[in-house]
Amino acid sequence: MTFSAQTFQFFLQSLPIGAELNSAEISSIQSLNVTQKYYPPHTLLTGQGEFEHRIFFMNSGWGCIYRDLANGDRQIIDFPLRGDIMGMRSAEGPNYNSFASVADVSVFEVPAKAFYAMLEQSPRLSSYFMRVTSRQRSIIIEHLTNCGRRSALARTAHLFLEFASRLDAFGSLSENSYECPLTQYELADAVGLTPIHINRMLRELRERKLVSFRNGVVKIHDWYELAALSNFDPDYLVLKTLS
Amino acid sequence: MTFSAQTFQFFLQSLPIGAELNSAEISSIQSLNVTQKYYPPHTLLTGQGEFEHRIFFMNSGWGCIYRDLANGDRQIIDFPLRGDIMGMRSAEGPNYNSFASVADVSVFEVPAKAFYAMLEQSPRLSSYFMRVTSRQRSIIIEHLTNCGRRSALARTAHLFLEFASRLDAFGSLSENSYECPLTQYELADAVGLTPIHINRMLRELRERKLVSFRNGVVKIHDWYELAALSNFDPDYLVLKTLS
DNA sequence: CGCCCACTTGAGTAAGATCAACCCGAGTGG
DNA sequence: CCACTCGGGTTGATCTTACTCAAGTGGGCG
Repeated sequence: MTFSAQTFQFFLQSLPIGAELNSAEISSIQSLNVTQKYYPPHTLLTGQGEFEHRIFFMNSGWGCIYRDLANGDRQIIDFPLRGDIMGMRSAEGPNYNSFASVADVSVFEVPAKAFYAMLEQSPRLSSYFMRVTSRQRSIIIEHLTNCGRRSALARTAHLFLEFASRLDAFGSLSENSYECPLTQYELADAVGLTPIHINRMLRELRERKLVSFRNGVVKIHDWYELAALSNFDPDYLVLKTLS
Repeated sequence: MTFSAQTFQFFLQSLPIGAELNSAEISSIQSLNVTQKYYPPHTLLTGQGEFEHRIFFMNSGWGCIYRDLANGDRQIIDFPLRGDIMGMRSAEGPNYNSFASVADVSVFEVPAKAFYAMLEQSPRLSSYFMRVTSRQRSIIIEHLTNCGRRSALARTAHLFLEFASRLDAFGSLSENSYECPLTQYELADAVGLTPIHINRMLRELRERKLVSFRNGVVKIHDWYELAALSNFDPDYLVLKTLS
């Protein structure tokens, strides 16, 4: 049993995953070849087109999955947070999008093959990871809806509410406030706007006393109004603990 | 062995899935509780919030997965075509989006539980279905990039090229032309524009001799120019046959 | 000190939405 | 058989949202 495997098991048992593991599951997790890694801000963990296949478990920090376009633009697909599982793509084939750190990131890395082998052993783990995959799909769908059918102001508000809900699932929201290391450029690439316009939307949200985002901290002043403005319904984010 | 199971097996063996099945796989497919169903245009197969859980295999026709918004707008997530597998969501929990037919649709339906049980039996089937899921993720991501970071003209062009590539995988593209039963309203809801603007983009694409879309048939006149204009790279659509 | 990066603000512009007609072909009911 | 409707498509005029360009600010850091 390695130290990494031990902290990995503890990670699985804590929020937001909250796994209640039986002894068979514990032993198969303990025998997994896990390594805990730390990445500084703005480091590429896997790039578009790469073949090497690891599974990442976000332990802490903010990640960023995105797609680079030929003209230099990019589209951010999602910002993985604690508990999110990255890299569950098809067994073969190159990676379709890039995964980087935004702020300091701590992850657990597992070779894909070993991970899939473990899933085959435990139907409970396997069904949990299917739920995770399905939730990630819902998140991407919500981002698509955001870009396609909501105004700039609503999009921005929606994103801040999504972060709040997700962070709340593991206790990183306190008094409707949370730390957010994103720049306005990153927000812009996530919701399909220019950074300049994001800036104006932030100002409006601040002046209307709905949310403020300054010095890396977001404070939600009026959750109800924000949810109404942005059509936010947190249903797509629910993910029951592994129990 | 039911008649439906027989035609279902034949469906799996034909393009685009092209499965080469061994006898164990054939017998587990044959014992599956499959029903073949036909739906007229604009019929809801499963709605947002429903709990009943079936897996759908698109046999022919055009489907439509979408999300309804409170204000009456909607965002179309994808148009499933032959070979696409729908409903692979988390084992529990309500359906997060709606699935309807656009034109006449023929599908195979399997109860989710039985289907997952079958996957546990065959690692080859299971890895194939993971690839399918992963490709669907890529498609949604591409739609998100489309909405977030491409112009109206590029979005429209991109969608037509995507259809062409997908249809080509099972021989429904001939001489760069294919049948497309979508209305301009549906195109608009897919790419996040108004139907009026879609109409103008269609006119421009037609006048520039790039694509035409009239009377339910799309004809691609200049694939190369279109791909350049819309930044289209078909990599995200590749899905190896099950062999 | 000076540079760089993120953020901020203003002015002008362009892309796409909105509003309002109108056409046309397929039903449909008198 | 004709009038009517209805759904899809087409076009023009106008308006709004968000982009572009440009010029700041201010903090952090070598």
